[in-house]
Order: sequence, then C-alpha cells, then structure tokens
Amino acid sequence: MLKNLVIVESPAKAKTIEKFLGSDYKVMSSYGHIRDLKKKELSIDTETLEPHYEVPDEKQKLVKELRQCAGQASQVWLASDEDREGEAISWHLCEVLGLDEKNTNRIVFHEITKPAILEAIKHPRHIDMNLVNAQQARRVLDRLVGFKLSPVLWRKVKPALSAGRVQSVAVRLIVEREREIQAFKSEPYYRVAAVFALTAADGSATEVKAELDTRFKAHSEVEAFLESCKDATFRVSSVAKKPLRRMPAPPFTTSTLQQEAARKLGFTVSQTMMIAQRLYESGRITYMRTDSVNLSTLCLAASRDEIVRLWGERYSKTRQYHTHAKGAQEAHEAIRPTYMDATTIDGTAQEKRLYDLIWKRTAASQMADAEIEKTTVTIAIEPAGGKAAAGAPQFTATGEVVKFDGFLKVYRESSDDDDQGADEGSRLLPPMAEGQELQRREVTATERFSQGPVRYTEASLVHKLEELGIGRPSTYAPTISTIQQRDYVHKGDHKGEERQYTVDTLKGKVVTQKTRTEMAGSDKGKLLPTDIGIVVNDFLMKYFPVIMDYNFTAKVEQKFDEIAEGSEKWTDMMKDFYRDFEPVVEKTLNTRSEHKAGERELGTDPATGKPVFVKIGRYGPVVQIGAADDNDKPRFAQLPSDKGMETITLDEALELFKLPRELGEFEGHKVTVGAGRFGPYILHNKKYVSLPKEDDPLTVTLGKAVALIEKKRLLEQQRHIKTFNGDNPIEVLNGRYGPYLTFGGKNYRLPKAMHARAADLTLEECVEVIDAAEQKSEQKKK
DNA sequence: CAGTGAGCGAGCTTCCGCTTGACTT
Repeated sequence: MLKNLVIVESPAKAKTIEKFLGSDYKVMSSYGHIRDLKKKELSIDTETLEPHYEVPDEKQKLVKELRQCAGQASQVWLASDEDREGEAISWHLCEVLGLDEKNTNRIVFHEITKPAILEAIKHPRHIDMNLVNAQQARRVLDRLVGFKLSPVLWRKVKPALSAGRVQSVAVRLIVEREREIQAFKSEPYYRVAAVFALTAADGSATEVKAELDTRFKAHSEVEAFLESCKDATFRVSSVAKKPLRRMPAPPFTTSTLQQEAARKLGFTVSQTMMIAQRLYESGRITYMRTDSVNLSTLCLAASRDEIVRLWGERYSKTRQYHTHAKGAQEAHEAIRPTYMDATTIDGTAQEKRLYDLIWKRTAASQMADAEIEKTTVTIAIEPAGGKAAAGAPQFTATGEVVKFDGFLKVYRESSDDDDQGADEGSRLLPPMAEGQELQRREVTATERFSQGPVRYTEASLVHKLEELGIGRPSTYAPTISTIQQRDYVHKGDHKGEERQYTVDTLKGKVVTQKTRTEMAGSDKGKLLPTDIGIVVNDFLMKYFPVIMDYNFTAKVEQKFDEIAEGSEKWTDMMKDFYRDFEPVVEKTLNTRSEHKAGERELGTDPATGKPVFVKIGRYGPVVQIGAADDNDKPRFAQLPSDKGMETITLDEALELFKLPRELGEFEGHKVTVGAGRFGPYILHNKKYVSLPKEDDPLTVTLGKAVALIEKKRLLEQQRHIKTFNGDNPIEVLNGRYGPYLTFGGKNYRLPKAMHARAADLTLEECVEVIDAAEQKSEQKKK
C-alpha cells in the first residue's frame, strides 16, 4: 500500500527529493503543466471568457500513471513551485486526477534540502484559488492576443505570421533600435593624447601616457592647440590618490547567465540553455530557469569553506542577494553549482566551460570586495614664459593599483562594450611629484566620431526584455528563436562603410598630418530587422498600440497581482480587456484599404508609364510594376537580400527587371542570363552555368557566355576520373578542391598523398579510405 | 565545401509558460 505520493514539476527534482524522504514516500513528476487550452483552437468562450482545458495527447500516458498512483496513495502532496504557474499546475492536477480535498496537501519549499522538505511537510495548506486565477488570467490573455492578432496578420500582411504580447514587443525593440541607428548623425571630434618622459628615482627613463581633458570639435582648434604645445612647459599640477572598492556581481539568473555566456564563451542563448540543462540533469548545478539571486544557507556555508580553503579567511565574505527584477517570482534559487567543492567536472568541453563560469560567479559573489587605489595626475600646460591660465585644458594620466584583489581573483564581469580599452585604467603610473616638470615627447590629435546606439545581440535583447518585465526565464530562449523563425529578425552582419580620419602629430617642433581609413559601423552577429519584421511592427503599432506599449505587460501584471490578492475577479478583468480589444480586431479586419500594409510607391516605370512599388508578397518582399486590375498582368521581382523595402530606389528596382536577359543562340538553343538564389547564371539547353563574380549579368556578351558553357562542359568531362562498378559503384571525381570519392550518396576526401595518382587508385585503396572515414565519424558520435 | 537555379491556388498557419524526451537531418 502506497502511503504518500509527492508530485513535483521536474523529474530531476523528484529523484533528489525521493532520497530525502525514505520509503514511505513515492515522488513523481508532472513534467510541467499537464493541461492547457486546446492547441489548435481559441478554446475560450468569447461570451463568458471561460477557458476550455484539455490534456494533450502526449501527456495522456503520464496522467494515467499519476492517476493510478494517486488512487492508491492515502496522502497526496502537491509540491509544485510557489509561483502563479506552480499553483495552477497543482490545481490542474487536483482537477484531472480527481483528488480528494481531505487527503490532498499543497506544500512548498524554497530549497531542495532534507530539513527544508521535512519542514514543508509539517505545514501543508490548500490550493490558493486566487493565485490560480491570476494564472488563468495570464493564460487567457496571452491566448486572446496571440490567436486574435495572428489571423489579422495572415489576412493583411502574409500567411503564417504571428503576433504576441512578448514576441511583438521584442521585434519592436529591434526595429526601433535600427531606426535610431539610421537617424543617428555621427559627429567628428578630436581626442588628444600625449607621451611624456621623466627620470625615475633610480635614474632610469620612463614614459607616461596622458589624455587631454578637452575634446576639440574643429580641426582649427587642434592646429592652434598643437601650435601652443610647441614651446610650452608641462608640469605636474596635482597628484591625487583615491581608494576604490569594487563589489562582486550577484550569482547567476537565467538572463545574466545567458549574457555572460554570450560575452565570455560566445554561446547563443539557446546553446547556453541546452548545456545548462545537461549540467542540471547530471546533478552539477541547480535549476537553470530562474530569476532569483538567492543562495541557500547550505551553499553559503559550502562556498565559505571552499574559499577559505583555497585562498584563506581574508577572501571570504558571506553575502545575501535580493532580487529586484520586475515581476520576479523567486520560486527557485540562483543558478549555482550543487557542490561548491567540485571546482571542476567531467563532461564535454562546453559543459566544463559553462560550469567553470557558474562556479566562478558563485564563488566571487561570496568573496571580499576588491580594493583598488586609483591615482590621477594632472599635467598643466604652461605657455612659453607664462603660467597656465585657469580653466585652460590640461592633461590627465590615470593609473590603478590593486591593493587587494578579493573576488577579482576568480571573476570579472564583462560588459557589452569592453572590446576596447579594457586594460586602459589598470596600468601603473611611475611616481611623480607635484611641481615636477615633464619632457614632452609626442602629442597626437586623432579624429574620432560620436557613436550611435548599438544593435541588440540575442543576450542584450534578453536583458532588455527582463528589464521591461516582459517574458520569463523559461521563454527567453524560445522567444529569441521564434522571432528569427518568423523572419522578423535575423542575426547577421551589417556591412560598414569606409571612413577617413585625420591624425595630427606634434613631434619635436614639427606638426605632421596624416589621413587614415577605417571601417565604421560594421557589426557582426547582431539582430537586424527584416522587411517583414518592419512592416508587421508598423502595422501593429498603427492598429494595436495598446498591446505594443512597452508597459503593457507591466500594467497587466499589476492586474494579475490584484487577482492573486483576491481584490479583483479574473473573469471581470478578461471581459474588460476583451470588450476593448475585440472591436479593434474586427475593425482592422474589415477596413479595406487600397494598399497593402507596408506598400510604398517608388515612381513610374519610364518604359510603360506604370507605377512601380514594393510590398510584402506571398513569399516575401517584392517589387511590382503595374496594378493587378490592369489590362496587362503586373510584373514581379523578388527583392534581393541586400536591398530593403524602406531604402530601395526606383533605379535599383528597375534593374531587377533587366533579368532574365536573352543573349542570342548557340547550337540552336537560346542563351539567357538570369539571377537565381545563388547569384547570376547562364541558361542554355536546360543547363545552368554560374556566372563568375567579375562578369556583370547586365553586360555579359554571347561570346563570353559560350566560352563559359564550353569550359563547364570540359570540367564535366574531366570530373569523372574513374569508376569502380558494382551494386554500389565507387567513383573517383574531380572537384573544386581536388579529387574525391563518392559512394552511396556520400562524399569522402582523399588524403593529399593520393591526389597525384588519383587515376591509378585501386578498389582496395578506395574502400580503405571510405572505411577509415566511416570509423572516424562513428567515434565522433560517441 | 564537392552543386544548386521552385512559384499549383486548397488548406493551413498562431500565443506564453511550465517541463523533458522520442523522433530524424
């Protein structure tokens, strides 16, 4: 007879708890929610706003098992998380399993330790229906927004698009950032740096770098300043030492882990989560989806022991952190190693690196402040035969000395823009005294340009969403991939532009000027909005500004809190919302407009006099000449990936219609030039030949095309070096990178040594190469 | 890395949050 059944959300958690509780308890997992709104329908009564739940197919088997065990148990303990979603999971379990109020207990614990769980069992309570209702409100609201808005987009923009409370705002952030960048006008300015020489106490010569505290706007100011430096005297006017304390960052939450793993290890958001999941399942770390920075007392003690053991008493400082994030639910702990005494672990290279990061961050959070001494030296410029005027520009040199490293011994948090100058401040200054004269070596004025806003990365977008209280730890990674899957946003490289800047240098008594070039504004792996993303965003902003408001989530969260406290009825909130929302949806669906969303007219086609415009077609952005109701059919051309709907010009659009172009005839078949998915090509007698980069498809001649066709034929002939016939023939072929083997639909590279005698290879040799390659890939799998 | 070059006009698409497998590229 089963005495006690405990149900938690995660199987890994179930396994741990079962160990603590002994043989009278069986612990099972619900694997998250067991019941939800129907997948394919709205599943909400639009009159009463009541939801219709169902157990999805993939959960049926599990529910059956749970029901069986619950039926046999004399006591059932519902131990899902203490937040809104957790309470709802418990309630759904009650409903679906038909649990009896009398012998069902709701319990919660904040850390997975034996005493905490035993304590929780001593204080069972009932299901908190207010909290459950707050979850139902959240669920129903999200479904209404998602399932009402998406069909509007199918009709007005393009099929299979989607909109939602979280994803649409995520896209908005990216679209608006891109527009800010477009609108930003970079202003030049001049930064002045100098090198001074001085003699140290021991007689050796050293140098000091210093920067001018004034930045010049005009080049004429630079010229005047450098001129004034020629005969000036440079004198130390003050030396100030200031102690600084630096505190460690709090332990990891999902969002901070994603950011640091991106910055320090180069992981994508979803990579981080997958690796963390494996570490969690193998018992290495605590739960990886959390917004809490709290550490258990167990971890505090273990960290302390470990830090004292490794670095001594002085490095330890026990700290408790508190979560301020908006909407944080604190059902879990921070992400930390399960056992702090495990400084390294077994596993893949990626698992080791992520674990190491988590270990160091956790340890650092329990370590002493770093103590730093910052020295600032100001250097006055005294004109020949005079004194420095008050308020005149002066040079400053800064140096830092770490007096006590504290937590810096293990961990330093990265920031998004520290690719340059990270070590700038950490250099040491030679001793200098007030009034000391320094020898000027070189003064350099470099032209710089003011920096515009920065594009989001996956991780910095997550950070922003968290700041706005939008989305939850379990949805950050899925949201990032949804907006990319829908083609609203893509991770890509933005080509920068070449830019010239001047460098003026004063050396001795001579000023020289040089012009240099650099690439400006290039960006790698950042999130860029697509045309579809921009059009959908503008459309939603126009018709549904309430949903797109950055504060929408915060406002509804406030309502959810009121429901959780019992001061507002959840169905009332839903009715209020739907009463305002539904008519807008209807109105938007029924407004017939002349133009499609995002349509933009570029001008008239000089050849036909018909209008030329861009719009979102069924398969993405297209240029169209002539309207559909015209006598002639309109002509279409897909927008190439390097052109945007907002920026393409009439001339660029007309270019697209110049292909395919007929060149003439060859061997009785037409020769045409077209543009395909992989660039321009020549088509002749159903055979395609790629056009090399140096040939322009708009000007290429028939002669050149024929030459390319013949070259391709020759290559084709030479491609087959040798064939070993059989049931599965092995072929030796000539490829772009030398000879290779093909067998059973797969290709195998030949060792370099065999290249020269590719034509003389025996069947045995080929089989050997294939077997060796197969074995290698087998090993890799393991 | 080993060669590529589409487009019917029916019926489908879609949300956010909990949580892991069991399926193939």
